[in-house]
Amino acid sequence: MKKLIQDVIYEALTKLNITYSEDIVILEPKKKENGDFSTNIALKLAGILKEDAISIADKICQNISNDHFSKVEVVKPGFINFFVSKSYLLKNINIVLKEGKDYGRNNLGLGKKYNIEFVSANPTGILHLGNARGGAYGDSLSRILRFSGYDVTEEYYINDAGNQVDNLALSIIARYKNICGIQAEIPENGYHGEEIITIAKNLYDEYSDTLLDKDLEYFKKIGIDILLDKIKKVLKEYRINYDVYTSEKEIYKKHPLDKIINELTNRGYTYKKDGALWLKTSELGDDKDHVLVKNDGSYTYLMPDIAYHIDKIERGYNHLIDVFGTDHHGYVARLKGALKALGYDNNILDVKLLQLVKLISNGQEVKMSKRTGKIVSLQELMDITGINAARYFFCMHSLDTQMDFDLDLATKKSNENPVYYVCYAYARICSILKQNNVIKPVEDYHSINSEEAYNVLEQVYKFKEVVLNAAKKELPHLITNYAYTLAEAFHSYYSKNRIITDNLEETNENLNMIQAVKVTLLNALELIGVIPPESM
RNA sequence: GUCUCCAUAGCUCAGCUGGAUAGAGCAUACGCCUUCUAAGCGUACGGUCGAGUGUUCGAAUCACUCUGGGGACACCA
Repeated sequence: MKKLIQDVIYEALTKLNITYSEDIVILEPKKKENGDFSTNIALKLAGILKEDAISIADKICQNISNDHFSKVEVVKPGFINFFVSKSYLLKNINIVLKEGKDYGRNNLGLGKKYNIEFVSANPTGILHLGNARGGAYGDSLSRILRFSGYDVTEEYYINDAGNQVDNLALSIIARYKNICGIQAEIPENGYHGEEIITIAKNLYDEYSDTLLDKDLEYFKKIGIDILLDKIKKVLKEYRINYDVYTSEKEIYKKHPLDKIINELTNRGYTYKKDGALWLKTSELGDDKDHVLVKNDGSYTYLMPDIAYHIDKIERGYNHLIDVFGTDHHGYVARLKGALKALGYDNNILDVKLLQLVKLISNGQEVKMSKRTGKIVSLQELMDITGINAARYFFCMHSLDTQMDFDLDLATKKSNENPVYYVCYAYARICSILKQNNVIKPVEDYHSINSEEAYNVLEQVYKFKEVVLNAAKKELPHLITNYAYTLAEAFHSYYSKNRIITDNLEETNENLNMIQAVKVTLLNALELIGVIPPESM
């Protein structure tokens, strides 16, 4: 619709012999009396043409004719307001019903290949609330982009090499030895979680103490396999289905790190100092240089990550999105710098930083400690609040709010939790439709005329714009807010109007309408991974 | 110290192409169930948009400065 209005205005401007090079801005006024859409074009032109804004607006207005609007008006100080006609909204009901699961789709991303990497937690423990937030964001964004025509790959990067997994193996060994009655300490950077003890215990139950002579690699493999498997299961339950899992080990094979180092050196971006090899990231947009090869000859974490991103670029994506915790923000300039050094356009990579989640219980912040292994896991969260609530909750806020997660509130399962509000609207619709399963198609709608009904239809209509906007800005929470607004409009309509009446024709029209609301609500919730129940 | 995110109602947050009288939910107070699910609807109360300066027809929104908070500044990942 916005595009249509822009076209209509361009047409009017052409007729008036006015040239305007910038984009015509179409606004959605907060106040209903200011129309469904609005433009400030006359105000902008007033400055350029040195003419009164109202009279410019009048002239434009006179050259607009379009049957999509019931009214186009000029208002001080020079806005032109567009009112979408009611008949258009009514016609939209049948469009929704016809398109069904596809209603709201657009082709903004046609021909664009995107890779979205998120969560990518090390297989050294269980998933925590930060992963839950990143997961909800990454997956919802993927769904929105797919709905907008993008070719999206959802990817998980497995750090199955390096120090972290060594420490994992050492931690398991220490626990295992303890169970066998041998004194052993968890290494300094080891893992203290409950799940490590469980792994050791299971090993003992199955093999008794016969594994004491096994080497690090053995325990490493077992630890990674078990923990990664668990992570995958939890994420699947959380309704995330990855297209690709990429292993760090495999990346080493495909992209030998020494080759990358040679390339960087040939391009003059490395130097030796204190026995280590440094990357001149300070010349590439970072504030300091970073080590690539330590003085003991081993690589820093930056090396495999560079290789990994080269791999993604070479797979032919137009755009890479990484979702990280804000604690990794220093890493962004380094990685981008390295890509630039290798001759890639580093704008291909967009890193989304999510602010950390603060856990609240009894009105107090719960400090999460990796040391004691006392964290609230994604699994626990889903058990407590349900998957719908968890996904909805994380998709309510933009990524850069340092959101509080109130465990008590989430546990309550009360109406304070907005997911129930939205689901309730859906359940109400289903309930009515179940009782009246014969719905006949309607050619022309005549009997829908309440104000509340048109509020609902306006929201249904706006879904397309909302999806487009959410995809463009890569903000899933716009969908969440929308679902709430649609539910609100429906609840309001429901409480003031009878859907099933003595009049068969009227009832049938109403049923078509709420069926359209059902489709729209379901499509919206699908985009954020929420599956509303048919009855509550 | 450097980098980065944040600051909007008592609380949690929207407000992201600069627009019209800054919005929701929760909390508080008061109404509404003989009728399709009251997990609902409605009314009221509630704001110096952290402070200041600038940009312009117009700033919560953009720029700069300051204040206060989160996070990051490893030859850990």
